[in-house]
Amino acid sequence: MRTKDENKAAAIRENAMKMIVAEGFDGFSMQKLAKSASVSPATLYIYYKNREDLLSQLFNEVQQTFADVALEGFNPELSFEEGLWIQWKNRLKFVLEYPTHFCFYEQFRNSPLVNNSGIHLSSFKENMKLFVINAIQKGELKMMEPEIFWSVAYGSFYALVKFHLQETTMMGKNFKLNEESLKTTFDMIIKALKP
Amino acid sequence: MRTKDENKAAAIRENAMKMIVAEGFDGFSMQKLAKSASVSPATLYIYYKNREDLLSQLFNEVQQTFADVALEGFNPELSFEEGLWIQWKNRLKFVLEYPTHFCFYEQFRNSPLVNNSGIHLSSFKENMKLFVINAIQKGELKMMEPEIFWSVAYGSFYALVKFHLQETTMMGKNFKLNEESLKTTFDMIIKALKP
DNA sequence: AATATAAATGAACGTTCGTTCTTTTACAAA
DNA sequence: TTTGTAAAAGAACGAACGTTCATTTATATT
Repeated sequence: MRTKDENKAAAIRENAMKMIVAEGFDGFSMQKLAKSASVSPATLYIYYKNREDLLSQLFNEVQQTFADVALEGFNPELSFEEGLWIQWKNRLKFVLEYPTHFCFYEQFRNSPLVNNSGIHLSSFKENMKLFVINAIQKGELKMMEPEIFWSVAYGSFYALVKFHLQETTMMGKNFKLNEESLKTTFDMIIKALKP
Repeated sequence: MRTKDENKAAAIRENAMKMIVAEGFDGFSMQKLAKSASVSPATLYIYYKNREDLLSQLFNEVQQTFADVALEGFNPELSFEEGLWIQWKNRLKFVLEYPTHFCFYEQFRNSPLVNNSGIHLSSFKENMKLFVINAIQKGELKMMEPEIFWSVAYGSFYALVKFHLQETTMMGKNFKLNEESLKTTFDMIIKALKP
């Protein structure tokens, strides 16, 4: 019996993401992917049931990786400020290290395709739930609805990252995202979240 | 000579946006649009040069409308808190009144297609620039880089709206976005932005 | 009422799409 | 070294794609 070639599998995943980031979902096709990954179109159907399956598997993998990276060195007993800052730094690291993965993820999240993909990340969610409850009990965090918490705690972060990835020049000045400018923003958000 | 039927034009615009919001860019095709708008495929090419032109014109129109709505009742001489709050309220009004337009806009903004579309909104940008400078001079707003300002001042807003539009149930509770929950979030952001 | 002209049509173009077929190839187990 | 089996390939399928064409229809102007 013959074994699957992991190089091929990786090439398929990598080229699929690159293509989607560069050309969007309507610029992505199985035949183009096969060609760019130096593989027969039929081979794609050994690894994936069909186009939709390919996309949703890719999304789930990236989402899982992103969630794992976000929680590196984190535990829910940390002080609120330290725990949140670790997550911001981790997420920035992921964005800088795997910009293509992140862009693919963001594009997918904003498309209707995301609804067809059953995702859970239950470990991540339970970790965060505990973290937030602890922080409120310790008086480090205002009591608020979870949606408001997520929006304030991460909305600015993602907005900032988006500026960085678009390499936008606003008002003539050039903006570079690094740990320092991230910390400046983080401190403002901490001020907002304190009781 | 025969005149263009504005009803047809509106049906094309409306159905195009609905289709993209429901099925994404790769679910959108000229033939399906023609059928859903009760129009011949050839008719689409009277109104638009091609598919790409249709999409980018649609995006520009929605973006312009959104920017106009955001500045209703606004002027750069307002106090920072009042001026920003007016914009939050205006944006919420747009989201609630034209959810399809907004979803289309957000989906487009997160796709690579946005790079091909030359947009300016110079009036909006100059208004905001003046507003921010005034606020800093009056001591109502911390000095900060423009990208950080935009991220903090609007990042939470958009994150909150996204929760609302996905009608997500987080942690068992059901979240409804209204002017009250918006104001709660706004007050936290104001705290973050104050010197 | 006649005419000119642009809107609107339906059928059709060649191309590319997602997917499947049959055949060949490579490798683990015997 | 032989054999079994799944990986991998390339050609091909019908369907759908974006777009164009020749023709018909409606209306503002004469």
